[in-house]
Amino acid sequence: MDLKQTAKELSLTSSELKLLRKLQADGRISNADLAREANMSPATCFRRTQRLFEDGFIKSVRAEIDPEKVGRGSLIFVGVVLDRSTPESFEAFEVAVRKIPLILDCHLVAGDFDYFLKIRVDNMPEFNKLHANKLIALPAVRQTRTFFVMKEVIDNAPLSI
Amino acid sequence: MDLKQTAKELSLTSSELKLLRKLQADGRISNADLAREANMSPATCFRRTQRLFEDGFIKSVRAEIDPEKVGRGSLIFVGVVLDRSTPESFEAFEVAVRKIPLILDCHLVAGDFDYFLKIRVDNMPEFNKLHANKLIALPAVRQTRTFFVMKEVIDNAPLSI
DNA sequence: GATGAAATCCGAGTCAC
DNA sequence: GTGACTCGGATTTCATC
Repeated sequence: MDLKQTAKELSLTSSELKLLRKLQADGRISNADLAREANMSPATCFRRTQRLFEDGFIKSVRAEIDPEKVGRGSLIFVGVVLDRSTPESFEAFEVAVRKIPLILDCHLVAGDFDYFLKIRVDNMPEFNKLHANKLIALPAVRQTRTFFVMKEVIDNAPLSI
Repeated sequence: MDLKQTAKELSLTSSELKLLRKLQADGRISNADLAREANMSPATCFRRTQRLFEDGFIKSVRAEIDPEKVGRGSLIFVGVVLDRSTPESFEAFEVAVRKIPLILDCHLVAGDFDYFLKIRVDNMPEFNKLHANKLIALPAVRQTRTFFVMKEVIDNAPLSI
């Protein structure tokens, strides 16, 4: 049962790990520089990097935008409890959640809540609007608990690999 | 008091927004392609993009690595309560937390917990080790509540801008 | 102060080995 | 996996507005 994952991980050589780390640190590094830093020829580097994309190790390369600078400076976590634990309720909730682009994370969890949400908005009034019109308005939602973030200590750290 | 932020946001023209969106969708797009898609000359595109970096709108460009493929397939949220609400306790906790690379998010929140953590590990035993040896071992921690993620619906969505 | 055309130079991507 | 080759793009300069 673990064979597939083991195989995948074994297929990562230390060179490939190096490429992953460097691309995670600077996704816009040129192939030439990447090759130099990883001690391989540009052609080899090019093919290996390409394979890391094709095999799904790298899902995408994204610019990380400063939330403060684009009106997303307020971070909020919300725990959600649904009123029925039916597959239909969960499905309906997830479908609705995917349509709200301000929701950055949505995870089904075990514990006191059914779902955990991570949300970025510009300010409190905007969150209140979202909360009142979108979140608690969903038919399946029984209650929510809101945790306003007062200080971001670590946000979205890169994977340590 | 809001003048600086207002000024910053006003300084984002619709062309610059377009650049931000496209670089967030594909951080490795070439300057030539970016210029074409944003309807500007390569030279202009180059200078504007450079300024988006210099002015801090783009904090970095990162490859997004598939957590499953590198042994970080288990996602866990942890609420933490400290035993004293002194500045020293908070500071000590934050210093310690920054040294644990498996912690992807750490935020000081208002509500039932003091801190919320988002953690990625390979499997349950690894989390138990982290929890026992690192988290509850910290002097200031009174209690933790763990939420295992059973299904990731949305993880780390790009900012909608 | 910003723009685009042109000019240079270097790297991406390919091929033969 | 390497080395070399070609073409196109990155980056600078400059004239212009």
